[in-house]
Amino acid sequence: MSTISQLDQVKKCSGEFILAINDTMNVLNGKWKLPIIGSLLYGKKRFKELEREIPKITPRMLSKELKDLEVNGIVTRTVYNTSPVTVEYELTESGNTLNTVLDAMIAWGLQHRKMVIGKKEKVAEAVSV
Amino acid sequence: MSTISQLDQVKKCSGEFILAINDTMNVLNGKWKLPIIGSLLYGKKRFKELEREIPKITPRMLSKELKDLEVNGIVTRTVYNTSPVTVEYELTESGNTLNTVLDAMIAWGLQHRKMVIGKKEKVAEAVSV
DNA sequence: GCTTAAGCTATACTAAAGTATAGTGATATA
DNA sequence: TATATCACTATACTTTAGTATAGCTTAAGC
Repeated sequence: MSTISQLDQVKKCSGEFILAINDTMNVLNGKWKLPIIGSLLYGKKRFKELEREIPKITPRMLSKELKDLEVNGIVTRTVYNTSPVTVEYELTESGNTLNTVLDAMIAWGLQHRKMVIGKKEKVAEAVSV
Repeated sequence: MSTISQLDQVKKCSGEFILAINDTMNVLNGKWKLPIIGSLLYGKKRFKELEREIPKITPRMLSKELKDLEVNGIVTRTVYNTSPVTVEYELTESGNTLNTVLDAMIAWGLQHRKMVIGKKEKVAEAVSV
């Protein structure tokens, strides 16, 4: 039985569950969080590396989103006192475990695509008969 | 091994994976999709029932989001020719399987909260020593 | 001494998302 | 006859998200 479908039995927990979902959504929110997290899943990166790897992102957005992710405990920011400074961004443990969510999304997304295409084919068949 | 971490071995699939994640995100996008889906997980509902169950939603947004969900194959809309018309909204199979994603989000969200609180406690300890 | 690079920030703007408020047509109820 | 309900739609507005462009400091390379 899924966590969600247990809600009927455990109504008093639903607030906590909704909070947890909102937390997750907030972390992934916006146009650039997923590309950034996706890029960092392959290992720590410097600011300019991320800027180069993520097409069309502006430094303003990269900076803003990285700050957001840092505040939310998803990435760490490490400054080395070279000059000019070197700054490295890395996923925290929480950040790394986000792949469980991404995996669920991949699985659902792929399955959904198949279903939608299947439906369209059925409609096409029905029409062509 | 997770789907994501297989990306290194199966680079050519990454485009498909990213598409799947985007599909999922688009389905859940915005302020009202999750409350609506959450409400429909308990069974089919009429327009006014949803409006009453989801605090602060306006009919404009409810209508807009339901249309969106319908176009994306997440809900079905059934009109009965009573008068005035009765309209029922119900999750499709794809819509129902979304709970796998929500469960992953709940699990991650709860775990993340624990971790963040844990970190704060460690910092507090370190400071108080 | 000029250009390039890193790692950003500032200002001004546009576009997208969401809100507020009112109103529609058919019908049932008081 | 007046009011209420259902399932919305229309118009105008505000708020938030994202873009465009320029600039900062320190230092290395030519």
